[in-house]
Amino acid sequence: MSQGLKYANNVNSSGMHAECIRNIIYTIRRLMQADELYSKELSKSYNISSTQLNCLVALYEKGPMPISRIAEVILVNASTVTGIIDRLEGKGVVKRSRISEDRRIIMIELTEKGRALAEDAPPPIQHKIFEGLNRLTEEEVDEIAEVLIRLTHMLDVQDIDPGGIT
Amino acid sequence: MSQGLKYANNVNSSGMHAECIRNIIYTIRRLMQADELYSKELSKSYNISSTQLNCLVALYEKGPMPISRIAEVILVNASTVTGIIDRLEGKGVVKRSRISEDRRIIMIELTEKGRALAEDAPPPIQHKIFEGLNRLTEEEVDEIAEVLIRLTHMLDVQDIDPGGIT
DNA sequence: TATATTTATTTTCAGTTCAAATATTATTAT
DNA sequence: ATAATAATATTTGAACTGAAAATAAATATA
Repeated sequence: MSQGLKYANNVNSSGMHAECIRNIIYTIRRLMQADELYSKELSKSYNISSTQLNCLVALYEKGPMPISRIAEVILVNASTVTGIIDRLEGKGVVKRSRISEDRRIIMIELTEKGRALAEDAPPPIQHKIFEGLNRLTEEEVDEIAEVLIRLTHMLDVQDIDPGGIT
Repeated sequence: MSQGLKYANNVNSSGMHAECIRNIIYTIRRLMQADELYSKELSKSYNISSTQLNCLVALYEKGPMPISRIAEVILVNASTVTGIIDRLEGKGVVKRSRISEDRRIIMIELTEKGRALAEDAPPPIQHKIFEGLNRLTEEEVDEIAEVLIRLTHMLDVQDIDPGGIT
């Protein structure tokens, strides 16, 4: 039995709000692209990417952390963080140190230069969203949160441990 | 005057629904990660990535298109599409041809194999969202759409030409 | 016609992403 | 204590991403 592009047909022919649904999907993609574009923009004007900045901010706000913790907080794979830290270390804004008893753990901390950069850094893209949301009422924010949660449920990602939220 | 991490302080100390806002930002990141993870999963089990599948579906639904049009439809940079098409061509599911009068234009069309794959392809991640949304009432869908539009406005991406929506 | 500009695609580049395989160090079981 | 297992970080590999530069072709201008 073919799984086929039945869904493609659905997309074309199903219920009356199909177009509205397509718009939603499209908007989600635009949300993702906005993040990428902003990252490129940051790289050009500030020589730091979006993820690198997220990482920097996380370290500034929460203090020194091992790679694995950073991965949880910024929600990327640990192997990705290794590369990010390599580049931040190359810029001299972060340093690795083995201060823990457990010598498997590499603690990442900001250097002086890193702290200075953090204190004079451009806002990460989240800030734009934050500013926008901050102007809304609590009810409106709740509504948005609910909608997004519903979307993640649809993608079966609702059970991820929310790392650095607390 | 330092732009600094004022926003970081804001994040920590501002209005009462700050945590809720953080949750929203976090959820958006999860939405994006879900897409990446699904893409890797597709690659493993079907040997086709998420973007490649989007491209395939677009060609199946809309017929042959030049690179630049595909870029608009799936909302990525044209140079990205070049790579995608390279890989799809490598799999033999797509072919380039210069059928247009204007010889700058490279028309991309599905091969027989490509059409067969499209007809028996796994659903792209959008389908999960589509199925989920399709179960909701029109009012609920409208509400979600409105929320997302509001988010894109916050990111100043509201003025992108909606390529393949029509 | 020759030159300049515009348009479509590709190449190059640097970065991000995750999974899987690989150390390295710790812990647990025998 | 030794061997097996687990945890932490890194390397490797393949793909995606967009900007900028390079090509190639078409069109406008002088």
